[in-house]
Amino acid sequence: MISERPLEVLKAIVQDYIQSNEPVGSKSLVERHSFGVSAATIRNDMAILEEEELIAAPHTSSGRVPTDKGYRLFVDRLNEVKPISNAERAAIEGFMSKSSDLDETLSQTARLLSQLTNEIALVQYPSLGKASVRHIELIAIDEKRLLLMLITDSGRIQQHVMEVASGYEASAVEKLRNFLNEKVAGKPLSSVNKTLRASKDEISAPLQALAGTVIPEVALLVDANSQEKILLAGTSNLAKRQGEFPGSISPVLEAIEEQVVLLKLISEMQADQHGVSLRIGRENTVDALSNTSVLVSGYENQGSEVAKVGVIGPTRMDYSSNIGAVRAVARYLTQSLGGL
Amino acid sequence: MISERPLEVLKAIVQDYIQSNEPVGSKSLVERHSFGVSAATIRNDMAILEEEELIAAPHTSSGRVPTDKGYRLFVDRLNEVKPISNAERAAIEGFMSKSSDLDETLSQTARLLSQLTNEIALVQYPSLGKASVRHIELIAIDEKRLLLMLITDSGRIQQHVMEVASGYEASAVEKLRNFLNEKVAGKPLSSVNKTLRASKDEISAPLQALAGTVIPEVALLVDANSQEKILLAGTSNLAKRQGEFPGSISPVLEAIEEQVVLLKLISEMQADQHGVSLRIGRENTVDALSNTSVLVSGYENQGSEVAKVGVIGPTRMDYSSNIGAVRAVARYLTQSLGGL
DNA sequence: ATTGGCACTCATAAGCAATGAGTGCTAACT
DNA sequence: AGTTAGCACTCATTGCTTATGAGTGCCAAT
Repeated sequence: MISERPLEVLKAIVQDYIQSNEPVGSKSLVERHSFGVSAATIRNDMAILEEEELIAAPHTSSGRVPTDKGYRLFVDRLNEVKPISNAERAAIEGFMSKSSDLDETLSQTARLLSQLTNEIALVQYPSLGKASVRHIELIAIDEKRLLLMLITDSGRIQQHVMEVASGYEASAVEKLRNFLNEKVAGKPLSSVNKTLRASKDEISAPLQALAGTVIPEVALLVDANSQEKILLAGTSNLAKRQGEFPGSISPVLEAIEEQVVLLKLISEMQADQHGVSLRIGRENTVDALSNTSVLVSGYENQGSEVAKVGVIGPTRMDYSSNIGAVRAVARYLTQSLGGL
Repeated sequence: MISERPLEVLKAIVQDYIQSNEPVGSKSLVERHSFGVSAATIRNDMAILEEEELIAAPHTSSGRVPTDKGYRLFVDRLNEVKPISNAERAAIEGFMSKSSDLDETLSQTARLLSQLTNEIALVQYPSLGKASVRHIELIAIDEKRLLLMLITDSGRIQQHVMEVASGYEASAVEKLRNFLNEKVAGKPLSSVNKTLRASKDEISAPLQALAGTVIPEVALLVDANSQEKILLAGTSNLAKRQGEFPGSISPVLEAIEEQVVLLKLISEMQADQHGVSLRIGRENTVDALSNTSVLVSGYENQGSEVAKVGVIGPTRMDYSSNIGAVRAVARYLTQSLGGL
């Protein structure tokens, strides 16, 4: 068991290193923190920490740097989450909930979070496992084109303009719209395609042609809806802060832009006691992210968690602030979705 | 007047420098190009070019690098625009025109162009000076909420969900929709607000409450529509290619993300004989962009130029390819919009 | 007008000593 | 037993000097 002071030393090392991005040595530690003991004592403590692989020396004789394991212990046991400042709270409240459109809300959330943390922010689109159709709308745009809209009860609104090669009657459009809504309004998305296919025969003959064009488009929208998707914001933060990043950043960018990888990664993550979930460095199964930490929190819609929101940054990110920010943003997002 | 060969030398210098990102010297020039003369002769030519400030030496005695003026002459008189390859053409055709939604088309265009060129791509939203309202739609979502849609003849579809505090009647919604469309369908966007304000009194009493909520929202949509806006894509290219960039890139990013500055800049640019417009280095009035070139081309809708599309990259970008790519993408975008 | 020749410049690389932050260890101290 | 001062040692960093060589500029010869 590691005793008290060495843990305090670890905490100080993490804090100093996050701030300075320089390996931290015993002397500067005693200068910046009041341990009440000498540098030599701190060195002994550091030897213990190194023994435990909580810190490591980049070069034989320079300061120490926290290892992934060190950050982990820091986050789990030593770190007090810094509550967001009033200014930040104001920024969040001003930013969010202005729009009642899902897409807009999510992309605003992503931008907000990236500004708040200076990291890359990610927002996963709500999974639509339980979502159902609220309404389908068909609108005539001109002689040959129709606007199809799908509104789900999660507040998502999708639209698609389609060409109707043969033209159509205004009354046919209305009939088809009513038919579609009768069949699928209120039904879960997952059942829409099946339902429509099954009830094909009920469509009256004059509507058949139009229905033949429209129904496949409905299917497309439903599919697009159920596809998992992640929104990124602030990737240019990487460029700006590149100096703070060890090694090259392009593989990181590439990994992040690979939606599938990222989706898999965050879907594996489970919330801990802080309400957030964190992967530090090599804890990420993705190799390119071995120098980054991924920090996410779930957000809810209609009482159940639907997706995640979070940040990606260097392992030496400011966990205290970022955990606070991610948590707050997730909470506000949940709240904001409640209003949709 | 500068005679023939020195210009050829300039051309070679630009090409080599674009390729290698290293100052180019007389010896490597004669090795890589068959001028049929010796290095010493080339040196004389280079002295002429330097005299004319078309090239400059970063250090007293190293190779030469084109100046902004040199690039300018190169682009205007020496550069043959490289037509896009078949593969690129295929990529463009596959990418574009899949969607008939304006927002989607534009953001796809931006992504496509940034992939094609490996630069930062920008797409300006169509100016709506002449656009008019095709249709206004009001859809009931639930007891207290309405979805308002504004469809313009440029193909843009905007929507907004609004709360109606006092609830509403289904018939009222329909009446209001008809009223709105009667008043403004076919009318230019710029006149919508005036028209609606003027005809306020014609609204029958039972509709007044609902109209009071809806009409301001219509105004908001119209305003959002007429706001100039630029879409960026590929800002992470900057991070990846950062080594090729002189100096720091964060000011560049900041300048680019400043929409107002960028809008002003590209609105000043007028197409040249190639159908594109180019600002090289310090030709950009923006200080932070003194190491970048901005290359744009106009795209059209309904026969008149509505906005610009282009790329931003280091002054030593590959003008031949990029001009070709920007031109092609602008053309396809015009074409794609014609179908909306 | 072109070229070979040559002196000159200057960034870059290589080698080397000095600096100093930082460690690890030991012996003394409390 | 924990703490500390002292000290030798390591090693990245810095500054310095010295090649090296790519590249220029100029001149005299072709």
